[in-house]
Amino acid sequence: MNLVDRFQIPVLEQIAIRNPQATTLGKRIIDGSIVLFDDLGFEHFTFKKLAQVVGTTEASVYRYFSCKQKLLLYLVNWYWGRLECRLLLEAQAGSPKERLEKALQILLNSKVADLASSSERRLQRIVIHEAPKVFLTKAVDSDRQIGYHQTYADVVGFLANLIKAYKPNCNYAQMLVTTILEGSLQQQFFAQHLPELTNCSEQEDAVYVFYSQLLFKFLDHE
Amino acid sequence: MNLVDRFQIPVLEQIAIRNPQATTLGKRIIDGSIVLFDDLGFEHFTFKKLAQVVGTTEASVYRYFSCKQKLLLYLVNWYWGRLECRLLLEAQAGSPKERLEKALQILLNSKVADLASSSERRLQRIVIHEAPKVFLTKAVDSDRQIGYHQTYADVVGFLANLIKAYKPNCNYAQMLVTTILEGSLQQQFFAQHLPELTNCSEQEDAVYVFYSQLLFKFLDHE
DNA sequence: TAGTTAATGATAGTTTAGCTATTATTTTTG
DNA sequence: CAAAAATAATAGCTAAACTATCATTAACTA
Repeated sequence: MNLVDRFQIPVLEQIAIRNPQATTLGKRIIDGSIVLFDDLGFEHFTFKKLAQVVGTTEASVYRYFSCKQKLLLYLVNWYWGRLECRLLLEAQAGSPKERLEKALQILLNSKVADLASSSERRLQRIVIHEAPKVFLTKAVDSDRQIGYHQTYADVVGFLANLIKAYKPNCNYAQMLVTTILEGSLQQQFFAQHLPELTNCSEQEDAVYVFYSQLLFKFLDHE
Repeated sequence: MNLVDRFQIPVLEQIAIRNPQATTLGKRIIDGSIVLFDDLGFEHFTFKKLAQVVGTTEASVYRYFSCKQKLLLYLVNWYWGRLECRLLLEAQAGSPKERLEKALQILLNSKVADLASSSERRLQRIVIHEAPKVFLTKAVDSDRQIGYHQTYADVVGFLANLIKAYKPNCNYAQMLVTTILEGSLQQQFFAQHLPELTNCSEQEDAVYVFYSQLLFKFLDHE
């Protein structure tokens, strides 16, 4: 059983032409794309190669996604959707501070590596390597209109609200959240590929330690 | 007189096939590429279109840069090289804290907008929109070997040293620097295109205020 | 069960980006 | 002024990114 099957995350309809979670071919396309995006990177990924991996034709892939940008967007949205689910489930009880701490743990995925499936690790790598490319585009403004980035905005909003519940006077909740979210992904990339730009090796939970310190020092002082 | 002429920043030789700063065609290619990357974005930018703008042929552009990725890398490296120059000139005097504060001002370019030329503003936008794409690539490891990201690493190293001069026991200097550097660029992107993800509008110096607070609260407490 | 609809496979073709090669014509330089 | 280097002009090649057509198979419907 695959990732998208195990966790039925609602992903915005309009991203795909046809819902890939509804058919076996659709699911194979998603599964194959996770492997292929991870192995080849966004630039070298093509629908032709994907079709070969999946055992179908290029034309059939195009019946689910209009282009590889949309397919990547689908995967990234699924990732944020799943994160949002976990946050809603696990970071709803306790004091504001406890909820914030719990959210940080989920976010900075300390110890998720253990139970993570191969697909899950692949998807995480895809998000680390490719996620910025879904909004660093000339189409970002119209994409935003359509709602393509809503799931991510929801995650940011949820976390910003946790911050405001803890410190109602904080005027920088969104900036704090995106700085930590994007920063933690980037630090993981640096740890693997540009180690001189970070202080964390791949193994340690330096990312968690650093960003939780950063957050709470900012919120707790003055 | 153009940007690259006014500020002769040493950019790694190997990035270009032929040094574009040494010939008039080379300079026109650089100038044209700044306009075109800004107008079209990396994805829609092509050497053919650039040749038209510059008034030359596609083949001639290829004699300077092997592909558009390298050309972008050249521009981005020029940007970081110039930032490093400014840091070396302006953030060398005073106490560690004063130098760090001065560096932050330069970095988060409060008030640079005034004296900035059209090219300078365009280059800034290019860095904001496209810079992550130069390292978010499958070629990042070999690129690093060659030294393509050295200039950026130097800037990060310089700032990390400022932090360590101020707080010798800080174990997160690099992470702090990249979090602020990358974060500040991203917040500017969000301010313009995804405002729900940030607290700063385009005009204000919220970026400066937020990140200097973040830095000094982290360093000064406990 | 037959008949209609929808999804997929198989194949072909178009356009354009990305890149290389060739030769002629300038421009630069020793 | 001659040799070398740079550029222009032109052509062409490969592969990505689609689009179109039609046959086939699966699915659902009367």
